[in-house]
Amino acid sequence: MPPFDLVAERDKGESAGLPCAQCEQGDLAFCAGLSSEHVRRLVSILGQVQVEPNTTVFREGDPAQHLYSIGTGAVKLYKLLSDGRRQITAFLFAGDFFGLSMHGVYAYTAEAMTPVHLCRFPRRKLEALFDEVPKLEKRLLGATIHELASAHEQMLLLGRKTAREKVATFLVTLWARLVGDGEQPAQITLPMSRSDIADYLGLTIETVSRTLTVFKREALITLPDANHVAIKQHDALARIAEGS
Amino acid sequence: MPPFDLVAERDKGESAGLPCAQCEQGDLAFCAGLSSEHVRRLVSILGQVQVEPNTTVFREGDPAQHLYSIGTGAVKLYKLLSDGRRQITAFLFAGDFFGLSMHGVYAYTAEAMTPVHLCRFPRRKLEALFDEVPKLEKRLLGATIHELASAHEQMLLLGRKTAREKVATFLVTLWARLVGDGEQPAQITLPMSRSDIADYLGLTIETVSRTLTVFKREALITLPDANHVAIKQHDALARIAEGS
DNA sequence: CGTATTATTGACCACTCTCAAAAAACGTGG
DNA sequence: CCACGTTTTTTGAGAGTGGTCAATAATACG
Repeated sequence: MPPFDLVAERDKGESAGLPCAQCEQGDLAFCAGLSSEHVRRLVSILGQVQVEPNTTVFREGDPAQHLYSIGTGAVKLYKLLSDGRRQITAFLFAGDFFGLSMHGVYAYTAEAMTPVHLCRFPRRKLEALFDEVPKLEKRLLGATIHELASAHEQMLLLGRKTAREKVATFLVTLWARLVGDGEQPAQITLPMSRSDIADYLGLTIETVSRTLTVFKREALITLPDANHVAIKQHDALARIAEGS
Repeated sequence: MPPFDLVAERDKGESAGLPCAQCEQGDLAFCAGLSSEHVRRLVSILGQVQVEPNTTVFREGDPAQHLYSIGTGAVKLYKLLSDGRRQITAFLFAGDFFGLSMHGVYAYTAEAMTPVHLCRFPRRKLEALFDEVPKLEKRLLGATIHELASAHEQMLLLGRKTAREKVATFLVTLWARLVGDGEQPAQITLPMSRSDIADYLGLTIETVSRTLTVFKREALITLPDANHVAIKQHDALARIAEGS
């Protein structure tokens, strides 16, 4: 796990063309729907960062100097107990952002699961920009409220769902997140390991594996290989996920 | 559980003096640290609401028309599964607020645990006020980020802590929240039932009760009665809470 | 192709849940 | 103020879901 400082940083917007040009985001990203002038302002303060899989972007407790927006790739956020027990609090994908914090210190660790392209906003400069472009702050508030709602949903899962319900919820939710607009791919690629799934659902890898096997036996899903899932009976899975 | 419409609503700020005058909040509340002009603007849009214990303020799925700030009392937020399983996502106290939502619909139910005094801000008017007083929006963003951090902490608890660690965490955290500034009361009053504690920690009432009994036997706490706890060995409890 | 890592499967066990009963606390009306 | 019924909490016994430990299988990687 190379230290963060070693990751490559591309040229800023000043010198190159707008980096957003090749940014494949639709209305997902931070800059979506902003006037080109506002986008220019944003670009002038952001840095672009390429992160390799299994690289830590920042650690819980680090001084929170940046806000990150995911251009491409998948990121996990997690917290640890002193004896190593881990809770993954979120899997994030293109268009999501992370790194908000109170008290100037990150409350969780962020780690890339795939090759990740990040836009990095210096906290101070971003806050200064808020005063000029209030729309930005509104967007950030909206996104944070959305994250909070996801967190509540996850608390319900962790506290009150069975292993079977947890795994079904995971599959259905990930499916909904990865299958963007209307397209219905035959299968989805899991960017995370069984260990990650277990730590996200409050289970062990054995229970996750066993439950997936059960779903396969029940013909609810197929597992072409460990990192690919095809959902065969979405409605049935969704019913299991809701506990009915 | 009387419908929400029947709760009493006091006079608005216009007619009476500033309701904040008798509001006992320090720098906790929404209005803390604002200029008196800004407070006046806030007061002009807020309604004050008195809610009896066990009254539902709003339900998950209701149109989200108001943001609430707690003046006095204690509130619980929760989500339900269709078969009645419940996860309490937060216990809130004086100075906290709730009712933020995406998509115009509340994501959880809010219910008073004690007599509660609320300030109620109409969402539309509050948003209009944000454009004039950006400080308000910043404050709301800060508070939401704080809530999100609490949610992450609770996910770690729900997913990865043992019953013993959960109850210890609950006691230490509640103690820290209720014992505000320096004062060290001999005991704290639990505004919530064992059932509430269980649904907050992802346990059953039996396990909560048994664990409290064990802590009592170990002389970590005393239980004068069911609703009062005195923490006798805070450090030991805190160590248990952290899982070491 | 051999090694290391990850995922699956199996046997057993324990933590917490379930079901049940007793005890305590609370509320109500006489 | 006390007797009564109701609700909440505590305690007990037994069971089950998911965890632990261990071995095998599959995959990734050099």
